[in-house]
Amino acid sequence: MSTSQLLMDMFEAMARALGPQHWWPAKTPWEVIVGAILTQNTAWRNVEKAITRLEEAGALEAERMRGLEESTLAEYIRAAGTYRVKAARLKRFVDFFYERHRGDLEAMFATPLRTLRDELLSVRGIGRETADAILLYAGHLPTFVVDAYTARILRRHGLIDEEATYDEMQEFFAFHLPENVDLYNEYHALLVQVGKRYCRPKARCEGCPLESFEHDMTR
DNA sequence: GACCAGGCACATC
DNA sequence: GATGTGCATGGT
Repeated sequence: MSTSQLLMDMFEAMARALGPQHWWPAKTPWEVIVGAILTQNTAWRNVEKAITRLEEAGALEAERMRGLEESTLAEYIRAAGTYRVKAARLKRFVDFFYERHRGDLEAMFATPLRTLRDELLSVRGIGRETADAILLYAGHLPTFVVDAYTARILRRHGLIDEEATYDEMQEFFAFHLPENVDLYNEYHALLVQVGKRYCRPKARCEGCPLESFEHDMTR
């Protein structure tokens, strides 16, 4: 069987077992961006608290966030953890957004994908996963999001090298899957759910939708 | 009380 | 290039 077929079979198995994931859980593209930064190494539950706090403060909007003191912003997002670091990251992103794209989301996402990805990566505090999450879930641009769960699942199923880098894993999906935003969206969301529920470190694979696929849970 | 969560930057070797 | 560490809250 081809790797492409295998990846699609795995997708179908996860989709059947878990259903539609409805990512990204946000009302606006700007909220996606804020959430992408806040969720770095953080449980989504705590990100929701921070987002709610921002909303209550009327700060969940680029222009309003721009006018906030960094220390004030930090207090609003405290529940998301590493809050001083993240307040600085949000501020830097807002600056970039206005200086480079005049605060225009539509214009920003009209930038060619590779160019925009490089721009995002040049903002301190925006790494590969955050950049790709912004591009895919806020901009609806076809870039695959890789994360720790994705890496573990790919490794356990022997699909990639143990030491594959982020970019190598992303290229793996880009090479073997059709370039489709909706597919990328759902695929990543499903991998995260499977990772959380079944593919934890040292955990067994019982009940995992991917259990019937060749795997080695010791990895 | 340890461990983890939808990472990233920076120092050091 | 690889490895180690700080950031920090809140749930299990």
